[in-house]
This record gives sequence, structure tokens and C-alpha cells, in this order.
Amino acid sequence: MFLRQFKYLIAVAEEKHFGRAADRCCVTQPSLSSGIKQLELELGVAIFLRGRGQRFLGLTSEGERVAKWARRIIAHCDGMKDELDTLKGDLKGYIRIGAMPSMSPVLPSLISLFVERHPGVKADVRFLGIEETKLGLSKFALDVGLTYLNQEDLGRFNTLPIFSERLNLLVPDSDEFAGRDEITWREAAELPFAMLRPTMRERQFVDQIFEKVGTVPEPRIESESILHLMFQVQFSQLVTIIPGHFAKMPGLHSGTRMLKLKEPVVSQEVGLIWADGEPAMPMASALVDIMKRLKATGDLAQILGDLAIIEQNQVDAAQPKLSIAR
Amino acid sequence: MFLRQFKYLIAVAEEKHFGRAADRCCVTQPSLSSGIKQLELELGVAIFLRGRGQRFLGLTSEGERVAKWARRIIAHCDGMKDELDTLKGDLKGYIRIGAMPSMSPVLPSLISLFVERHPGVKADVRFLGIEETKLGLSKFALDVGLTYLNQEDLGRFNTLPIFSERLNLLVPDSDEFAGRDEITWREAAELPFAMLRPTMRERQFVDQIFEKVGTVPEPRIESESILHLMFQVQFSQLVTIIPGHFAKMPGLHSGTRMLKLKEPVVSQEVGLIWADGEPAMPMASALVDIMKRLKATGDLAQILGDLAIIEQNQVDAAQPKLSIAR
DNA sequence: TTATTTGATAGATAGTATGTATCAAAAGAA
DNA sequence: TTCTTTTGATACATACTATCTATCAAATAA
Repeated sequence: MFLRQFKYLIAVAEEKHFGRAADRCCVTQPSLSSGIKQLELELGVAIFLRGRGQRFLGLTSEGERVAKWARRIIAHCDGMKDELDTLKGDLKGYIRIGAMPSMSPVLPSLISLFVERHPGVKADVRFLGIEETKLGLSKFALDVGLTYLNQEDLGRFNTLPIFSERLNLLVPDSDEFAGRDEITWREAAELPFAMLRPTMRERQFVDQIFEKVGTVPEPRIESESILHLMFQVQFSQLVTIIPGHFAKMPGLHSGTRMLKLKEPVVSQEVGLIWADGEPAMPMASALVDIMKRLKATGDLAQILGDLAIIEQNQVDAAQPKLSIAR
Repeated sequence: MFLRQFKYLIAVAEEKHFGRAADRCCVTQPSLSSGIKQLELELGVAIFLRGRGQRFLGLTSEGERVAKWARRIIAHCDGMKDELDTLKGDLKGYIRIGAMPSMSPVLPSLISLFVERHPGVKADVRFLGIEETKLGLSKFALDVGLTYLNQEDLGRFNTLPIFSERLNLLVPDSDEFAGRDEITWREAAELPFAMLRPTMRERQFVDQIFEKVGTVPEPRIESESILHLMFQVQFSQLVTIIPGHFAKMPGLHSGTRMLKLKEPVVSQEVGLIWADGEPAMPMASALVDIMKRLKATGDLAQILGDLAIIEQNQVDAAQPKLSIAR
């Protein structure tokens, strides 16, 4: 058993292709193949299903088990290195973050806080659904997730709440809403909606609330992009529901306004999740430590706000073309 | 980084000697030394403190961290093999059990249950204090512990209660106790005691109870061996406190009797503890599964009793010389 | 059919891990 | 002190083996 063989195995499982896996591991395909074969011989089980033409056809059930352990072992090797880097005071490498798409506005603030403390680390952000995030965490393909915490089965993970966000209604800045800054869900349901696709968690959550107040809004337009929905509001006189922190997005306010949704007031807890287990993975610990410290001093909410404003100024200057209508 | 290097590191940390570590790893001392040096170079930290004469002087603080990860990684490699063996239906190797000395009478029953189900596994039993057991579990030098569960910081471990035992008083079968089968703690305190050493957990627990009922017994004899205490009762007319399951010990009843201690009736929960974490270690899981199944069917208490009786007959036949006095 | 893709196989080579022999430093014994 | 023993590092030769290039076999695609 060699660590190298585990890396080969993980690469093949992810690439689903011996040749590409070999490239990724910076070895030739015969080297990788023989490494895999050696591992299979030593463990006494077939790891990969091969077609009669030797083509990759997936993993055997034993192979899945082996891959699970292999991922953990390799992750612990990386963890060891990261911990030593932390001791030396210069953590380096990548922090792999899985975030829900709607976290986009707050991520730059979080990441710049992290990079400020750990200049040697680069962030690798992937926008994923909650299930993919959990899968990534348990496969050690991610270090932390940034997501809504008010969900069911987060039991196998550690969590740290960061902030709580309220749902708002983004509306055109027309006479219809002049002088208002609140609106009820029932009232909103009558408006022409642009919404996220029904498969997305954020949409499902909103649908539940409408159901509770006894209404079913009919979206005129559906999209997987919150940004696009906001453009729809700006240019098509539709309305859409967005998390409160999107208020800080630059350049998009022109011609639109935020109304606070009430009856009920809905707020969701947003926070970090990361894999459980001893010893804790250093990359995740490093981010969690920073967040915990900021929460303890009470600076977190302020910093999130401040940074967002700074960005807004910068981007406003860079993208005046977005400030169109009115 | 090679798994082999981790094994070298662990061996040196345990043997505290490069030469002995090399023997244990079945390599020559220069091979082991170069492996360690290579690891230190690659990780960029010194792992071992060497005297100027290169003598082993312990681990550096970084070395301790590295050893922690290394133990985990190697344990996971073993875990992978064990899981594959389990899948094949013939788990093999050693199950390393850390038990408190007073568990001695029940261990044979537990182990024979385990070996019956997994014939390829040999048991490696070590009698340890609770702290050593916990250390062994967290260092992956043990698979499971068998101990009292009513203690404080078992938080980092999983637990499974197996049975609950009552404390009894072993007394000479003299006229003084004729016709009795119960005695109060306060009354017992006046008797001439043989007791375990004050450093042992069982003794401390007993002392607490005496303190609660406002008495302080004065042991005439102290020993670390429960067996020896029982001989003292048999041959010196002293009394001693033993767990109820010692009633099943063969050959020692002659000339002694058990009295149930009351006011208060004290019972302690005995069970398995094992290291937390995903994925679960197969050796521990295998034993825990068996125990859980037996608990669910209700057979556990009965089997523990039955097996003990079977053993008693066997041993009685083999060791009639122990049935002396009366 | 022929061409392409995919992974296994063969054989040569370079790199390296290991063992033997030895050395240097310190501790222990006389 | 001096001599011996212990302990781990070093030097060097050797055997091993991981990797590479080149090629093949089977299956799919054109």
C-alpha cells in the first residue's frame, strides 16, 4: 500500500478515465495502471469495473469502500501538512469552499478576511447545491461549506452560524410602491414574479412560505440566476425575492427598491458547515477560528457590512454603465 | 511521504529507540533512520529530539503533531483492510482490548462470543486503568475498552452499556455471618478489610461510598490484585469488596461467602467504549455489533451467565487443588 | 470495413531503498 | 581518568522496482 496508489485511485474515480487520471497525477498511463493493479492485488479485491475492452465502467462495491478510506487517508496527509504550515505561521495551499449561489455577495468579504490572515492561501470557490456540498465535504473534496443552517440532516457536520438574513422583495422603483418599505407575503403573491427554478432550495423555501399564507404565486419567468432575476426587475417591471444581503450588491439598485417582506417575517441562519472528526482539518479550522473570533468580539456583522460598502464604491466606479434606468 | 515512514515514526515513538523500532519494522536501523530523515526533510520539521550523541530524547512538539496524524493514517489503512476482510466474511488479525482488571471474569465470555463469530481474529487483552485505556483508544493502540461507564469525560468516545454490576462483600464463611446474605455499608466498615490500592479507580469509588455513609474503613492489607484480596478473605479471615460478577469465579468460593451490600445499593454500569469518528473502525464495529444484537434479543445477560457457568465447570475440573479449606 | 479510443502488456532504464560495514559521540564501568 | 558499550548517523554497493516508451488487444465510432 502506497499513498501514491491511493492518489491514483481517487484520480481515476473522479476522472472516470485512466488516461486523464494519469495526466492529473503527472505520470504516464501505464504507471498509473500498474499502481492500481498492485493495489488491487495487495488488497485482494477488484476496485474498478472494466469492460471486456478494459474500458472504465465504474467502481465495484469494494472499490467504493476502498475509495472512501483512501480519500480519508489522503485528506489526513494534506491535513498534516496544513497543520505544520499553520504552526510555522504560513498556512498555504487552497481552501476549497462550497457555497450556495445566493451567498455570492458575502463571499468576497469572508474570503478577504481569511486571506488577510493567511496570505499564502488561495480560495477555490464552487457554487453548489446543499447535497453536493455535503457530498464534497464527506469526500474531502471541500474544506467548508457556506449555506443555510436551518435544514434537517446536518448532524454529521459541525456548524457555525455567521449571520441571519431576512428575505426581501425587490421591486421596480415605480409609483406603485412609492413611500413603502414593507409588504406582506399575501400582498406580494399577487405581483408578477420572476423566480428561481423549482428545483433550487431557495425557491422551495419561498414556496413553502407562500403556501403557509395560503397563496401560490405564478412566476412569469424562472431562472437559476439570482443576478438575472434582478435584471428582470430592473428592466421588465417584475418583482423577485432576494436575501437581504443582496442589498449590498453594487450597481443594481438603479430603478429598483427593496421592500421588507412581513407576515411572516422570515429569516434564515447562514453559516459554515464542515466535516466532523478528530483531528480537525486545519484549513477548515483556520476559517472557523477567524469567524469565531470575529463573532466573539462582535465585529463580524460590522465587517461584513463595511467590506460590502467598500466593494460597492469600487465597483460603482468601475461599472457606471450598469446605472442605467430611473 | 510514505506509509512506511509513518510506521517507522510510530515505532520509534513507542519504542523510544531507533534500533528496537527497526527490529519491529523488520528493517535495519540505517533504513529506518534514513526513512525518518527523509520524512523530516519533506515535512520541513524536526520530528525527534536527538542528543548531541544522536541519542533518542523524545519528540519535538511538531513531531507530536506529525505522530498524531501518522497514527490516524496508519489506523485507517488497517481499518480499510479490516473492512475488506469483513466484506469477505473473514475478519482477521487482532482485536486489541483494554480492560480494567476487575473485568477479568467476564472477558472470556465476551471474547469467546466474538471469536465464535470471527474465527480468524485473535484477542489481545491488556489490563489498564481508565486513563491509559482512553489514551490507547485515541492513539489507535486499542480497538475497544471495557470499563465502567459512569464517569465524567467519556465525551470523545462512543459507549455501549453491557451490564450493570452490584458491589458485594466477600466474607469468611464463619459463624459471624451465618444466615445472612445482606449487610449495610456502615456495618461493613467496622470489619477488618483487605482493599485495592488507593490509586485504583475501584478503590476510590468504594471510598466515596464509605465517606457518604460517614465512615472510613481501615484496610489491614492493600494490594493491586483482586485475586489476592480474595485469597486474603479465604485464608486470613479478612473481608473485601468485589464486583458481583466475581461470584462466578471458580474455585474460590470455599470458605467464603458473598453478602450483598446495601444502604446504599450501589451498581455501576459496565460497557464498551471506542473511538469516535467516521468511518468507524471495523474491529470495534464488529464487537459492538455483536453486543448490540445480543442486547436487542435480550440474550446478553443470559449468555454472560451461561458461559461463566460452563467455564466454572471446566476450570473446577482442572483445578481441584484450589478447593481447599472449609 | 477502417479509424479511434481505452487500458493492458513488454522491455529497458534510471532512481532509490535497503543492507553491510563503519564511524562519532555520549554514557557507563572500572 | 580510561576502556567499553550503547546509540544513531554515514558511506557505499547492490538489488529492486517504479516509471517510461513502444506496442498490443478489444471495443466503439465513423
